[in-house]
Amino acid sequence: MTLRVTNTLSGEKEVFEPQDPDAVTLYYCGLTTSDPPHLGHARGWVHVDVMHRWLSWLGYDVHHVENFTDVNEKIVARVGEDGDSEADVARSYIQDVIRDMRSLNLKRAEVYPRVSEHVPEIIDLVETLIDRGYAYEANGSVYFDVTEFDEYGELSNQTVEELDAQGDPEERGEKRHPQDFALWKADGVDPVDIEEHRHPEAAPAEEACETAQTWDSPWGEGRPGWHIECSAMSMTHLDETLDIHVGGQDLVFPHHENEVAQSEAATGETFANHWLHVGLLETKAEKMSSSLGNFATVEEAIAEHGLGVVRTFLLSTAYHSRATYSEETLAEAEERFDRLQRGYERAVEAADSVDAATKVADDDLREAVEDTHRAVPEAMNDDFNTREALAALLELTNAVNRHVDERDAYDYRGLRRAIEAYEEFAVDVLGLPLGGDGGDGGDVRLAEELVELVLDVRESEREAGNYERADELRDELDTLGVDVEDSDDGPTYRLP
RNA sequence: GCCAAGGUGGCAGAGUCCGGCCGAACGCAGCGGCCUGCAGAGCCGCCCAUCGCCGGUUCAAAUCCGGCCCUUGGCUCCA
Repeated sequence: MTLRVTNTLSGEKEVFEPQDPDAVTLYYCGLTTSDPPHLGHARGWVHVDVMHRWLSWLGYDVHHVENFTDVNEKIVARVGEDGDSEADVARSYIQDVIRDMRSLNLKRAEVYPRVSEHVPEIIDLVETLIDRGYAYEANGSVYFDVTEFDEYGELSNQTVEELDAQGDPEERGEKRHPQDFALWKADGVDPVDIEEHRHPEAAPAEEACETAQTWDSPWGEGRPGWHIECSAMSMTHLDETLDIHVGGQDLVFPHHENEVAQSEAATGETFANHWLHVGLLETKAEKMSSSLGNFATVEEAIAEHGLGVVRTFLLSTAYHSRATYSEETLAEAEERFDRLQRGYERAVEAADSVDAATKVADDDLREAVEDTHRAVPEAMNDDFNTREALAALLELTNAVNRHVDERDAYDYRGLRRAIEAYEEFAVDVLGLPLGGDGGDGGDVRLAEELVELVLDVRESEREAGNYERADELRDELDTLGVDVEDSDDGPTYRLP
């Protein structure tokens, strides 16, 4: 069984072939740390996380790198709000990103490089480009000359001529060609450049710009351009040729296009063999983005719905498709995740109960487990189709429910295998928290004891026929977020 | 305008690469039944799809080819 992935470069689904048969290099364009991370960012992270997990499952040693762009005009524009300098603001948002990544249960990348720590490598790369005739200096800035790179436009399917036709030729300024892009920018940040990104409560533009970082270079004081960092950092921490480069759909042009140009011009090697782009998260008919202000932050979403629901929501749409965020789609994800989790819990409880027998065999259940082992890898190998993988796990859930409902004695071995399938695929591959309580520890234990106490009281009321009082207690618990369900074996409950 | 990605049931969303297992998955919502003191959960069954439009290829098309319409994204702020 082979993994196939959709490559933006060819526009086709192709067989994935790493350079080293045992290892994979995976680079993900992380975000500019100038705003709180929102669910759109989480969508990218979670899908890359699942790619990482799946590649590991397939037996590859995964070398995964994700960058933070901590040098950028947009960050300078926030000075005064979340920090007193560009570096401060970046640090503050990097902290948020790390916090959110942890709460999303992401596998760690090998390295999270930052632009501010890679300026020497960036300068080296720019010098190489100048030496090789692909870049030129102008008034202390350095630009990439797109006419020198024949393949420019291949990733986004455009030609330099087409691009020129769209642009305003007067915008050229000190560049030789309108499509040329900055590798190095002379001096600090000009207040006019941050005006459009500033919030009303931010520091005056001039003051903010004074905190912008600059570095010495062969061309004088300056700052790295936006695109060069990813080339420099991926080469530093991985290799000149990446197996997989992932990023948001919105980065195809110009960011990724420019990465290809500057990297391949510098090394003469293919920059990335497989380009994967994550579709954008949209609300109604609009993408979710910091600049539009229509986003839900990762922190809020997890606080409100929980990790399992958020991940289920994000994985319920294949990574390459656009996804819709709304109350309804999130509510649906909640139902899907709850159903999965209940199925898992029922399987565990049945397997642990005294009614579990070693000599009972339910062929339907066992077949369903087999199907899961066939269907999930098939789905994941088909361009990381997480939606299909989830569907397969939901089918397993149906079989578990049927078995527990219909049988008096439980098929211990079948249940054991079902539990293992949940743990292998739902927990390990999709990263869903099926069993855990989220790690709250002692508080949960106390809460459990208190809920059980209330339920004991309620049972006495029920036995006495005081259903009105019993329902009141159940309603009270419900308003606290505790779901109570009665069954033949007594009440069960779930904490919020 | 140029480039790209899409248009599948009330919603959401797979399937399209490699045409037939698709009389279209999983799920949500809705309806009926079982279970239940009630509710929930669960189970069984049902309802809702001329797969954007038109034409072509084929024994056979959601899937391939051509044309058209529409939507969204990108076009140097963006995951």
